[in-house]
Amino acid sequence: MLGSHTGVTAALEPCGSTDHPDCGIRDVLDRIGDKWSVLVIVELASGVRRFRELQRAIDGISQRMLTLTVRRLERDGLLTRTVYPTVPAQVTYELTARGSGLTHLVKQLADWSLEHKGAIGRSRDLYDEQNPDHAIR
Amino acid sequence: MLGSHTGVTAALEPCGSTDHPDCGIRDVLDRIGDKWSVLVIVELASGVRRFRELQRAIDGISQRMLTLTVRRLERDGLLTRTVYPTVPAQVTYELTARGSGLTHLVKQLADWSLEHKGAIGRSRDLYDEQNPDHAIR
DNA sequence: CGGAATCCAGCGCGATACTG
DNA sequence: CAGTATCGCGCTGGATTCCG
Repeated sequence: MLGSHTGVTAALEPCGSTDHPDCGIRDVLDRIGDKWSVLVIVELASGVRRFRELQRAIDGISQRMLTLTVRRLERDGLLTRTVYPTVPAQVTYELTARGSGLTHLVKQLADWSLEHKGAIGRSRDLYDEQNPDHAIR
Repeated sequence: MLGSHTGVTAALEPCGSTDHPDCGIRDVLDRIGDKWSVLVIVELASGVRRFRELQRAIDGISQRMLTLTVRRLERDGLLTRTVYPTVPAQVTYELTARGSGLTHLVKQLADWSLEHKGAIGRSRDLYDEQNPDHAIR
């Protein structure tokens, strides 16, 4: 685990080279790198959800941001939006197969995060302690 | 592949619940979700680099953002900064073991991205075509 | 070369109010 | 319930200038 491979695959090769503005990574990060997308995806990983269910589950999200977030995820084909023309309108959201695939990757990121959370926190404290000058964030 | 597991692990469980502001994911995303960190990590995955080498390799990055980015990555213990007190100052950056671990995850994201890039693009075009009204981005 | 400091534009996102 | 519309602030990040 220590001597992990530093090899880079084709997906990363042309990254940032002069001819390529960036590698494909930015596409994913622009989608899941924002404040809420991942939380929506994670919540939907547990099953179908309605709008208010999502909003209640994802603590702190405004209805505006939830609207925008699910809209973008739908546009990218990561989830499906289903409208039932009932009396009070009812809309459900569900991950597509593509979205579920992303869930798998997100899970790995979450695992990695939890694994290193403590060590990273200690690194930060140590850094801030040794560099009292630049209080970067 | 269709009936992919929707199971969520411990890392994702308490995500966004009322008692937990978020799951650990935000920590990683706050680091790699920004505009440049991933590109720096990817470039360093190929080996040790100097400041200007990074700047030239990562097309479009300003020296300000490169400084801030490597600073934060260093603070999190994802890379090491080495200063050689030569005549014109010389500084090199190198991934730590922890940083290399992240590289592995980033690689998977990049692979996933390339794999679905085409399909996602088509999804977007279709969506925009069917919803000429809201031109969300 | 490798930064630090300053100024400034964009827009991400929150708060609030209104609609079908 | 599930949105849409408007306003405004804060933070990210770009451009420029100066320093050791």
